[in-house]
Amino acid sequence: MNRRGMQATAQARGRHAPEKSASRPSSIGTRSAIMSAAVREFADKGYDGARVDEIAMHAGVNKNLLYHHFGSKDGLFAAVLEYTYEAIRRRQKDLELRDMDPVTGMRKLVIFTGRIWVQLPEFQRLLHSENLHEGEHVRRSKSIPRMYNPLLDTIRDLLDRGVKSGQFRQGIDVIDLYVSITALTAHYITNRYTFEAIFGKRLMTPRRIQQRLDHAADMILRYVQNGPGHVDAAEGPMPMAGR
Amino acid sequence: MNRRGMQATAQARGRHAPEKSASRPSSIGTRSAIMSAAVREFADKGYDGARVDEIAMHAGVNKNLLYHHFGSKDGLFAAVLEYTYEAIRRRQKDLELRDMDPVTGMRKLVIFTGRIWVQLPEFQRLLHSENLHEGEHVRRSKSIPRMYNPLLDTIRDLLDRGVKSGQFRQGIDVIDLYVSITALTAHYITNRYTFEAIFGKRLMTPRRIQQRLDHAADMILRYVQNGPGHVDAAEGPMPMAGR
DNA sequence: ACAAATATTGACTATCTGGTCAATCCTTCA
DNA sequence: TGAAGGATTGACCAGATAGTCAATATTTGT
Repeated sequence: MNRRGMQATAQARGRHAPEKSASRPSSIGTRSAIMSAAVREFADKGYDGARVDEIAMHAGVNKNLLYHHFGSKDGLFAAVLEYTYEAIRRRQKDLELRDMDPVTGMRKLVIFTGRIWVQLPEFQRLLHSENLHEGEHVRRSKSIPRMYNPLLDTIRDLLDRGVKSGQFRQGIDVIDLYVSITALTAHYITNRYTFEAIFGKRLMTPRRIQQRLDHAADMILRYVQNGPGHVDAAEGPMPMAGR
Repeated sequence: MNRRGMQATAQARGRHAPEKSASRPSSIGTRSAIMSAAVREFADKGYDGARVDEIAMHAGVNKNLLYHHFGSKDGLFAAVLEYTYEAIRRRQKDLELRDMDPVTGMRKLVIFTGRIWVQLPEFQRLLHSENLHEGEHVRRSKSIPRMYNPLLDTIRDLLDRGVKSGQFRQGIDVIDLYVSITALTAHYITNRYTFEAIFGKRLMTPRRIQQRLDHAADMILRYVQNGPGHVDAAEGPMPMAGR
């Protein structure tokens, strides 16, 4: 990360940072105060722009507490990432589409996903920061790679039911679709400012957001739906290939 | 930007920074040396992670030259953004599809766009940094909002010809489509590390990249194509609505 | 050749920043 | 009750960082 931090960081982490659980009740409030201040700071300014002192100040705690509980700036960022992933996961679990018509359900899923990015913009911002740093925190994290994404199951279920009912075509890759749903909804929001600059119009009005999510849903639906008589492009390989 | 920089920056910019043109031939080499070092540094570490000294060192010039020519770190970043936008624009102009079948052309356009992000990853990274800073540099830039995106014309042309030939349906919004093409291709690449973490597999192998671009092209094509007899979802508003 | 303008440089600094130290407070439990 | 261990704090620091100053080198037009 930063040249100076590494050695001292590893040292500090081993020495202080307790094993994840905040056993003492007094600390749990402190920890969550630090966490929410840290989420905001890191999301607003990115890892490198974020200031440890600022986080401590906004959390209303002494800076050393932060080192006491999280070991280092890296440790805190990793904790923030895990926390936010978990928050998203919890929210995604809320989506219940089991009884819904596959077409209606898929549309709802796309729009629901898009709304998450609108309502919790921190998440995508943190991810960008993390990707800039080549994923060094996610890679080290033990919980994140294990977090099963409930949306994948939901998508799979919708696809299966859609195929059975004849509304969806076969052979669609769940991960491809998941990435595309995320891409179509998130990219617009995370690149809001540069898009606004080149298109010369405001993009985050409720109306425009709704329009974009509808567009995204349309695109996903046209992709999965079994357009009767629809003929695929002759040359292009279809995405069902080995994966 | 950073609390301390602003006042001094504005001052410095007014005093030093020459009006864009490097009149003196000796400086042009220096400027471009600084630029390419700056592009790399800013793309690698983001605005806040980038170090002015590092840029000067890699450019092989004295740090003051950088302030002489660009006024401040902000000024340099703005110049880097403009330079990179222009580089992308130049590349996009190379795409010539006028004589191509709309379907083939659209597929080629999507894949061509995706390849740009793969070959010039700096661009998307700079954009992310810029979006994190709420677009303050793009907004101030005079050239960027004026840079007409040649891809928009190309897309428009393809759509028009596709509609005329009966291969594409009517009423598709060019900007919506442009954003989606970018989203489907870029998001996968810029979020490479976090996706790799949660999916637990490498994503940037040539094979996987090709697969993703094919998938993106399929999705775009299915969206624009006139699936004969294809019936749109009953409730969802179509994107041709007032815009 | 010479003055004006620009290019280039080395030395310097005010301030910030992640991190540390050693001490004190507070809770728990034997 | 008392000691053990985590929670919390104020003071402090070494190195980094964007930016500045004043001087020198180089080119250009006349």
